[in-house]
Order: sequence, then C-alpha cells, then structure tokens
Amino acid sequence: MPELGEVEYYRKVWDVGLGQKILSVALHDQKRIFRGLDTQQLTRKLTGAKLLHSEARGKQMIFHFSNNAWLGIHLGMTGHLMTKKAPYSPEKHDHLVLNQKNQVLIFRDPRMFGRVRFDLSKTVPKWWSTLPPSLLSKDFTLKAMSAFLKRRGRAPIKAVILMQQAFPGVGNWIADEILWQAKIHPKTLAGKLSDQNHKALFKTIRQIATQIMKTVGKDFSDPPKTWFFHYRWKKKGNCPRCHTILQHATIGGRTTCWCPKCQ
DNA sequence: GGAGTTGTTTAGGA
DNA sequence: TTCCTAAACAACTC
Repeated sequence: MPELGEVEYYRKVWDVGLGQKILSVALHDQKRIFRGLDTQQLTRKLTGAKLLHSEARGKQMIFHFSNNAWLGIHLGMTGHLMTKKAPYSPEKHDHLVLNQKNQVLIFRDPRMFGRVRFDLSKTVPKWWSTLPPSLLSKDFTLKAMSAFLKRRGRAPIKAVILMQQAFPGVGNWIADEILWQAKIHPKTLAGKLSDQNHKALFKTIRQIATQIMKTVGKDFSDPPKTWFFHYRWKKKGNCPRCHTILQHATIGGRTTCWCPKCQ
C-alpha cells in the first residue's frame, strides 16, 4: 500500500511515543526485514533511548532517538506502523516492537518486502542525507526532471515515473493518477514526450503531491472525488472525465490503468 | 487451486 | 558502458 501520503501518515502514527523512552525491544531477528543488520546492537542501543523526532521522504522514514540512534524504515508493499496499548504480545507479522510505558510502537509487514535500517551517529546517516530531492522541494525542477526523462528515454513513461531516484514516493496508483491528469499515455516512451508533455507532467506531479499530503498524508482521507484514484481499480471502470471504458495492461511490470481517449 | 498484488533489487541481455 | 526487463522475494486475498 504505502506510497507518498501513506508513508507520511504512518510516520505520524508513532508520534504518540515522542519524548518517551523505549523500555524494551522485541523483534523477529531472522526475518528478511532486517537483512544485513546487527539486530543485537539495535536492541541494545534502542533500549533506554528516547524517541526524539521523525521524518518521511518519499517512501522512506527515519526515526531519531537519543543515544545517537537512527532507525530507518521502508514499508515495502504491505508494511505499516501501528501502536497498541501496553502491555502487548507481538503477533506473527510484528517484526519490530518498541515497548514504551503506556503504548508499544509496532512495525508490521506480512509480506516482508519492507526494510529496517539502523545507524549510530551524531548526525543524520548518509543514506538519508543523500536521498533524492522530494517532489515538493525546490530542487525538484522541470529541468532536472526533463534530463532524467531523456536519460531513460527508451522506457515507457509509466516505468520511468516509478523510479525512486527521480520521483521519490511515486507508487503504482500515483503514477497512474499523474499520467491520467497530465493526459499522457502510459506506454509512451519517455524520450518521445514533447516539451508540452514535460511541462504538464511537472505541473501535475506538484499538484498531486501537494494534494496527497493534504488528504492521505494528513489523516488517511481519500484524495478528491474527481481523481482517477476512485475508478482505476473498478472492473469496467469509466473515465471520470469522458466516461470511456478504462483499459488495463501490464506496463513496466506493473498493473496499469488508463483512459484510451484522454491519454 | 491459481492468479494477482499500491515495492525494490538483481541478473542478464540489448 | 548504460540502460531496460523479468524474475525473485513472501504471504495474503479474491
């Protein structure tokens, strides 16, 4: 599930634990979620540490604790963060559980495509500071976007806007939403797009990212009623603009839906 | 039982 | 070299 707005929403779910100590840590240390990680160190350093601050960028999250501890979480396909009243017994897919006095902070992920990172450092870890500029930052520019589209010119635009190194936070439904709103066919090769297309794409991405943060990112509420989002998963869905029957196909390895008339 | 899934990484090929 | 695609990862739902 988690894309741009959902990630921001889940990050805030743990806010209830801000300023409070982690009393103990429970984790499934053999799971794929922790690949390559020293889970004993994570447990040792987080125990007794206070949750100070968190941030989301694209699909990545980072949680800063005292003890110079930084916990990075990627939710993968099926991950989410939740809290429960203490005491709590971890369930099968609760791979990381941070126990606090009144509540527990839980990372649950059935399919385990998610990932946990852990760093000890005075300042924010390098993997975080070198993330690409977010869609709403001033460094995400039309020029930079166009250069990327050119470089990835032989791939369909749908596949290209799913690339996190240039479009952080864009997932499958957001990609379809962007292309529908910008009126671009998802199979168009990125290198074939006109200057006009580039402008429309850039503007649409900004608008959509802004709106998603105000709805999904704020309180998990749905994006506007007029959006493609509400139609793309329906069998025999119609385009909300022109009522043409929507088409589905696999593009760039992902299920894609579009309006054959508008796009 | 089989197909499909809102994500990322990697191997192999163009 | 650079970039593109398909497969793999794993578990659940329809």
